[in-house]
Amino acid sequence: MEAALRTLRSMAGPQDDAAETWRVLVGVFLYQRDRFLALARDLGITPVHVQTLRMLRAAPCPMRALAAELQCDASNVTAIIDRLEARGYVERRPSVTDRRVKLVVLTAEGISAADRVEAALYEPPAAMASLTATERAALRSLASRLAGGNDAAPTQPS
Amino acid sequence: MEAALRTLRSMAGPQDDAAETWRVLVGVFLYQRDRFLALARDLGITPVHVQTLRMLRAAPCPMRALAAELQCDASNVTAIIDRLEARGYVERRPSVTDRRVKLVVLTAEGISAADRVEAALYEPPAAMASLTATERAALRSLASRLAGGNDAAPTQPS
DNA sequence: TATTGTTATACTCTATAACTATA
DNA sequence: TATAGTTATAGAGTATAACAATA
Repeated sequence: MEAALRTLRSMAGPQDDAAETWRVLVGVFLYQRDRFLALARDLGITPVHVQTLRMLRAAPCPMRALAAELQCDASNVTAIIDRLEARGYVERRPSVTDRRVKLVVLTAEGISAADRVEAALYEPPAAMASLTATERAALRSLASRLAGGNDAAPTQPS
Repeated sequence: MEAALRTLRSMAGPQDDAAETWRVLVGVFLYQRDRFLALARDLGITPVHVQTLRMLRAAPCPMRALAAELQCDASNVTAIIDRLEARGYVERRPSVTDRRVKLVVLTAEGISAADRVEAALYEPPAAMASLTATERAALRSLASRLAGGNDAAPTQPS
């Protein structure tokens, strides 16, 4: 009963269609999210490892820089890279300019895994095909105005 | 250099605008996601607790049912509810029909927290206001066709 | 002296197994 | 005998502090 009242209160009135529109978009995304998490399980890694693969896919990276982008402690990066290395996805290479630094680079297998991650993240929902090219163009145009000039940033759903 | 090749390979050609459209939508969502995670930190809880609050917001729930929906072990639910109870967000109430069962219900403070969670999750990006009502209607219509009849399910970004 | 990466250690989150109180 | 919830315990993930190698 109280729950029903809360539900009622949370329902968008006809005037704030902005909220309702966003609600629909969130629903679309949440629905797609599970597919991405399933891939991580499939690759035998966690979302943090997935994010790391995506960063390394862009470019090799020192441990310290990974810590900064992952917003975690350097000691944790050691553990994360240990696991990716055990999986055969990355290699530690000594930097030639600074012998303190280790550069983490993707192996061939790591590249393949990172490519699968990238494809899964950006694989459109099947229903996208049911829109006409014109409709997709309209959707893209409206969505990019929502993004406010923001590109798809190299972060990922965890 | 290899990285550049990979980037090139991953760029959507002009023909598969479906992928590009989805990429834009993913970008919009990832950008909004941090605001939601910040709220969880603000409430002093983790994403799992947030998900639990959302479930309890819909209706009180036995421990066992929470475990099923959260897809985790019952012993873990004990810990999760312990913490929400310590925060003052929920109460354990004995079931009147089965004395083995404990019903978890939101307190007044819990309702307030759950309302904030719900509002944050469905708060549209500021840029939504820059669309006209007609454009929002078009976006909503297109997005709902992407959802394939799926409502905004009671899960949440972690 | 400062910085990079690692190790030792502790805390949190989650799961498995054993326990209790009901049914 | 089976089920709801708890407790004891162990395994991951992450953080802090101390350390070795290098700048």
